Amino acid sequence: MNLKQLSETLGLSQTTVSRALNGYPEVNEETRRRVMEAARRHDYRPNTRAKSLATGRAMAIGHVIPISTKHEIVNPIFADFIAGAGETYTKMGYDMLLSVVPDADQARCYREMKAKRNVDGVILHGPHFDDSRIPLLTEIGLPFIVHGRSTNAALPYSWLDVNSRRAFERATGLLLDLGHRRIALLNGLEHMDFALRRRAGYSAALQAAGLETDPALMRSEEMTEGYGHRAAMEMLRGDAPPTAFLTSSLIIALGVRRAVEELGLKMGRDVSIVTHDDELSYLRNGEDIPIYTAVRSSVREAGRMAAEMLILRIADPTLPHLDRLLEAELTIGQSTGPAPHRN
Amino acid sequence: MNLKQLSETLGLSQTTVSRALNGYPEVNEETRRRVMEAARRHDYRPNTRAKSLATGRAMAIGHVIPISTKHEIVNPIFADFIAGAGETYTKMGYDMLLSVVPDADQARCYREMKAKRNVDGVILHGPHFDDSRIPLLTEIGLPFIVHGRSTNAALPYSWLDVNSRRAFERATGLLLDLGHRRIALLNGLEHMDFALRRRAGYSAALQAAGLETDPALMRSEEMTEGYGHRAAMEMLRGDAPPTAFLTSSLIIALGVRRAVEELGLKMGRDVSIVTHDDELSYLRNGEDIPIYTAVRSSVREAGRMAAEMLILRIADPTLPHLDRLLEAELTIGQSTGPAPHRN
DNA sequence: CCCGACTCTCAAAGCGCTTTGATAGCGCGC
DNA sequence: GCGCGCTATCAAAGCGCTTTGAGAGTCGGG
Repeated sequence: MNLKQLSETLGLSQTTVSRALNGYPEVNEETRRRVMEAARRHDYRPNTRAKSLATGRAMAIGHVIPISTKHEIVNPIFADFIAGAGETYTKMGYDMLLSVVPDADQARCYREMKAKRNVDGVILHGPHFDDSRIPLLTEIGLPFIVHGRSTNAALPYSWLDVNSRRAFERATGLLLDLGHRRIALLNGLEHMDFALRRRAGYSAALQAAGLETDPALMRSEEMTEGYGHRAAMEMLRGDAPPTAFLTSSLIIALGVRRAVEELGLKMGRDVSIVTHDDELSYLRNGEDIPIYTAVRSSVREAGRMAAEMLILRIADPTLPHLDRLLEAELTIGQSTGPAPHRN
Repeated sequence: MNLKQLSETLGLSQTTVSRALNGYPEVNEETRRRVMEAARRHDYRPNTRAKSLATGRAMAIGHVIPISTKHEIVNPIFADFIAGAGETYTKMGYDMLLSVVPDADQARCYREMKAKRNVDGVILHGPHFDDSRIPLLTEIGLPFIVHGRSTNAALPYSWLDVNSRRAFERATGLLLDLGHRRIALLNGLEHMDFALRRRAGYSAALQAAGLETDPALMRSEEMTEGYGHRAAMEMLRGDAPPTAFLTSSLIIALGVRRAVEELGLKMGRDVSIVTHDDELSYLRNGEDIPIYTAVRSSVREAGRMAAEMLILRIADPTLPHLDRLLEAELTIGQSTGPAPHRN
């Protein structure tokens, strides 16, 4: 059933029917009622393609999901972020368009989205310290909002981020308070902006306590379980092993724990772990009581909020840039305890 | 730049330019070259909305992602499945449309996709034993392919699935060969078709060995780490604890392992674990040597193949139904060993 | 009784593409 | 020299919607 057919069955013009359905005031309330009723009965939905051709608005948001060509890894937070954003889109009548592309093709992908006009805006994931996508999107005039920040960006832009620096400063502080002095940092890749901020927080806390950062205790890699395991193994077997680990994701922490146990040590007694936790729905940090002490921030909620901010910007692109900084929550789990005494 | 402008700069009609770009034969090769060149230079891309309005084909595939309202869980395999499917879509010039909807709204969502004409087909995820979405999609005439199967479906449909039954039969057989007699099954929710097949495989292997299935050793829940931990704890602390666990996902296995270690037992010696492994990119079963003995099947690859099959069906909906059964691969890791002797 | 204001409805243009049906130009055979 | 069959191109219609600009009808004030 299309608009023409619907208007014919009603004996009205397409104009009137369209206006009635879209809530224009110049339609008699009785007429509107009839139209609405008929639309419902025939299960009429306007053809999106025709509608967006006519209005010039795609009513869709794009997400470009880069696949790191090196490791073929899909960022595990996508599923939850997208679930959150998707809730907002559904509520606001937007569609979500996903493009899975190799790292290197991202720029082309954004250009195409703009030229093909099938999205009204995009959400930019995983920004780097110096991210070329921000000037690109600004230049081509595609509204966007960044999930995270890009410290080195020359231009203003809209973003939503977690206060990573503060979170890691507090996490480090907690470990220091527990008496730990050799605290390892298993970070994500440090071209990622969040990783730099986390390291800054970690360093600042150490420095405030009068401690030097030790390069031997700092790693930066793609965040996998294997990385956590490997790094922890090496460090714990070394000459001056750390008594605590700070990890940038729950998945890394899983690997650290496996190493700890393989070495016959006990988590929370011999080795403490604090992790960043994105509260992914399928990988919960314990059910009632948290397993790992963690700085937590819900990626799902971030998705919801980022989507709202983007839709706002699309509605009025002349608006000043929006930003929003979320604070992570520090929760104590079973993975931390006082630093073991030297013997 | 749109078609009209492009054709004007070339001094040709829109018809000719359109034909040249779309590879129609009735265009002079020299003209085509000129057109292609100009299109490239001006970075021309046809407006998707206009194109699909004119052709009647959306050039997009829909994925409906249901959110279990009870647990708010996003199926963790989505990210990888979608990454795989997305590769195919990009290659074939299709877009991917995602809809995140509460469980209960799925039917409405499919109806809308059809009525709004913004997808040419959909991929159906996580089919139940008796799945109402299959008759629904058949009735409304939206081409689809099921990732998995639905045993109780009355109508023929196209699908791509892993041979879960065989996989779990072999896994159980392996444990039996190692001397295990009390083998627990931590399955997914058993309205899911795959879970029923896995249980059937497990039961068949036990029966073939002359063993009874023990309801006390069988669980069926949403597949989380906490579930694995809780179930393993209860069973291992029980009167007649199992010596081996068969789990339906790596995430469950993670929980089982945690329980095993908390009880001071050693995985692979005191307790064996075999798991199904979907080879998710961010949760690898070890890097070089697998940690868990597993029946493996790549969800990413399944995504690629399912997308190809769907596009084939869309191209010719009169084609007989396609199906494809993948065999899982059994890999031995460090989580299995001979059954411990009774003492 | 007429005119202006207001309400409701409509026909038609336009969004950017594809596709149909028509046409101009050209070489070739008879 | 004419018609035929090609080849290469074009104008225009149509996809299903929104939106503009106009028109029909009603009502009240002067």
